Amino acid sequence: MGRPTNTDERREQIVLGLQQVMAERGYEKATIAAIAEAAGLTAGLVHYHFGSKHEILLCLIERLAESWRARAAAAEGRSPRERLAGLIDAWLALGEGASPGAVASWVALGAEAVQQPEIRQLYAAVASEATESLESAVSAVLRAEGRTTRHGRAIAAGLMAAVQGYLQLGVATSGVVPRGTAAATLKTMAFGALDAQGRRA
Amino acid sequence: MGRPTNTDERREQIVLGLQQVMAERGYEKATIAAIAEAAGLTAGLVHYHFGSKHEILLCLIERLAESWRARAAAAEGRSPRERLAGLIDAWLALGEGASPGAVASWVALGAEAVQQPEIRQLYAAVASEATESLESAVSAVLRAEGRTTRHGRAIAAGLMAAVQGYLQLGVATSGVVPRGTAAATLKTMAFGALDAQGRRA
Amino acid sequence: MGRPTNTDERREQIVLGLQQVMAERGYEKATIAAIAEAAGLTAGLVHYHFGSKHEILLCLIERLAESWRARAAAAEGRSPRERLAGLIDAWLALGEGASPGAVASWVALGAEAVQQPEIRQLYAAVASEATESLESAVSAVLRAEGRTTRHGRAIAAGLMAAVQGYLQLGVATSGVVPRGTAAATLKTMAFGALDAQGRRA
Amino acid sequence: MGRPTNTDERREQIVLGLQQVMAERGYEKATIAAIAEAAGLTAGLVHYHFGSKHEILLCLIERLAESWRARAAAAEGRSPRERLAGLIDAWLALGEGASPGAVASWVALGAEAVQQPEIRQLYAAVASEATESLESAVSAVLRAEGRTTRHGRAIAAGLMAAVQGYLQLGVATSGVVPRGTAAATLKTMAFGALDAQGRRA
DNA sequence: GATGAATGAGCGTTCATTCAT
DNA sequence: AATGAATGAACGCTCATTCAT
Repeated sequence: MGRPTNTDERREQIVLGLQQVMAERGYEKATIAAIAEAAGLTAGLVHYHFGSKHEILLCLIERLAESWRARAAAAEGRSPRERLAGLIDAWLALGEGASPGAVASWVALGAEAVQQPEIRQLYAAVASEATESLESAVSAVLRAEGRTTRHGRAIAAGLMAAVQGYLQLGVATSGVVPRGTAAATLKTMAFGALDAQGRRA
Repeated sequence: MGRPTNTDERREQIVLGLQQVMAERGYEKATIAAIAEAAGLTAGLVHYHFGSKHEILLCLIERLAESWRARAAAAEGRSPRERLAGLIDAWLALGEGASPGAVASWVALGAEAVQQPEIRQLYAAVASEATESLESAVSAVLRAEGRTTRHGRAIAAGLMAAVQGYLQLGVATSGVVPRGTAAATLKTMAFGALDAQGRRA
Repeated sequence: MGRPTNTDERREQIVLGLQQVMAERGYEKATIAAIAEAAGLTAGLVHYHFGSKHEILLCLIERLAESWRARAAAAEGRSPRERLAGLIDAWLALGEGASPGAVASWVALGAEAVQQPEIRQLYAAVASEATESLESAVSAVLRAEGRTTRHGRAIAAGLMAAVQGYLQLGVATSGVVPRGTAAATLKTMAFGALDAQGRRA
Repeated sequence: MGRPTNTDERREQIVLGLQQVMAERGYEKATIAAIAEAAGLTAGLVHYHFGSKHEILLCLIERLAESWRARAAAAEGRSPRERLAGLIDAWLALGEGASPGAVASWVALGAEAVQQPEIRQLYAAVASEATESLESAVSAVLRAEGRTTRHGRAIAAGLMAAVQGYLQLGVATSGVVPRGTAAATLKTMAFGALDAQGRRA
């Protein structure tokens, strides 16, 4: 009896709709009507499946985080240097995957994080998680090479910053970053910094 | 004869008002009323001195760019390595100067650049200018050390990306970047990458 | 042959749901979803058993009227003065009976009657019926005491007004009417007015 | 310099607009658009002069209260019985004065008081104030006639209830209360009740 | 009978912009 | 120059109602 639920699919559609619209216009201008249209639904239905626009954003964050985690997981089980390189690729190859709006919506999310405390917390949590995984890889390299791990966290944060900056420049400018150089250059910077760390006694 | 014009001061006030409000809320939520209040003026007067909210934003971009140029100029006339370090400081010390909202408003501007073509163009022009000055410094170092300058632009773009990422993480997260490590770590990464560039025959 | 109908019980549940929600929020804010929840049903089912929200209200009026009639019937067969006192109790004891929401929903109904012609008519019909029964009791007292019945209707209307006012002040204020004084005071006013009616020649 | 303010007049217009629309449709259905139209303004302007619809309601309450106070003041300085009669008239003659919507909006307000705590408090405060002035008049009569004032408050509350009930029946029914009998009948009930109070030793 | 998705009109409110003073 | 009223087009959200299952 009764009608089978389709909320999961609808919510998925709606979150993807937000991702798409947000990539083009940012969160504020991602109106419910625009999200609904992108999702092929009506505005009323969006509010049937989500209590508020804010709630959709929370779902999008989780989705983007999960997508990154899946990419990062591919770097596990390799040598220290390869693992670090893989984690960098997990971020910088974000746009080459399925959804073209993922990078742009992540960048827009970073702007919302400045203003909305709850978003800030969730965004910072993902950034922290990512930085910690970078730190783990950085330290593994340093240990394997007998170097001090004293600046491991700082270097990981620097790599995370570079990654976020690359994504941002990628969607907000044209020509500033030469095509196809991001990942390789960042690896050069990363290993250059690692090579500069002193040997332990 | 009428009263002497005070348009320049008023425009300055208004632009600073936008900077302040934008730093806290972003561009969309920076209402004319809020800008006016931050500037100590009335909403109507804002539109007397500026045709539109968009026009204020254009002025703010120019202001932020000019502020950066002034900081960057301080790096001129030094040794290649010191000049590069000085350019990095010109960006990362942005927040330590006069206005606390400069960094946050620049980050918010980066988000607007994704969406508004005209803003994108101006934002990209500043980013390009900055990247070129970085490239000039990077190449100077490489030339001075007899290294290939082939990847000069890519490295400069990487430094620019890292700078922007540091600024963004700084205003959008807490604890991801260890306090006070940004400039030193980025210089380590920069020189590490430069040291990795091959010697010319 | 299909399942046996349970429409009557369902309608009863729904009407009670409206009574409960209306007592707390009034008719406008008594959403179908809230009524359904109060009734332990789903929103869709409410519209299966009732064509519209308005229709539920019509049923509630009849229910409240019937409940009053039952209380009023208890006053029959007594002496004139006791009958009048019993009718007053039939109204003012409304809240002491089964449903705590009956009084509040009746008061809310009175507000709707101002606005909706159809509700107004039904509400006025109940009020008229009640006033007529009061008038009948008032006149019986007057006749028994050899007084003029000229102002019987006016006095009955005054008693009805006082009853409605007591109910309204009871749900809309605290402390205005001293606890437990309503019925006794109204009877004092009623008999005081009756005693003031002149003797017939 | 600058434009002279007209906020006071506009707010007055808007409050009267709410009174009028609320009298016809109740508070919930008194949309900002309807209020604006009744006031001869646009919807946007209503929110320029009032922060919210709720705030307009608060102003209306104060206005209605003030109007009642002015009427009640006319009863001062007379004999005890005349003062009591004057206070009853102050309420029941409400509709015969300037605004035909005053009574209906007061009744609608009473319905809102059941639901909205803040409105309830203000409504109850006015009702309390009015009941206290009735009690003062009632007690004056009783004292002047050497009767016990023990039930003064209860009688005053009963009169207040009757007043509110008359107003309510007046706007929600037709024919229940015979035209023109309200004030006289209530006075009969009031004095009848007073006459029934025992003499002090 | 019953469920829950779906619709669409309408709500209070916001806000850039215009204009009278 | 400056003020503050005025406009009108959104926006996020609510909700009675309809309909597919």
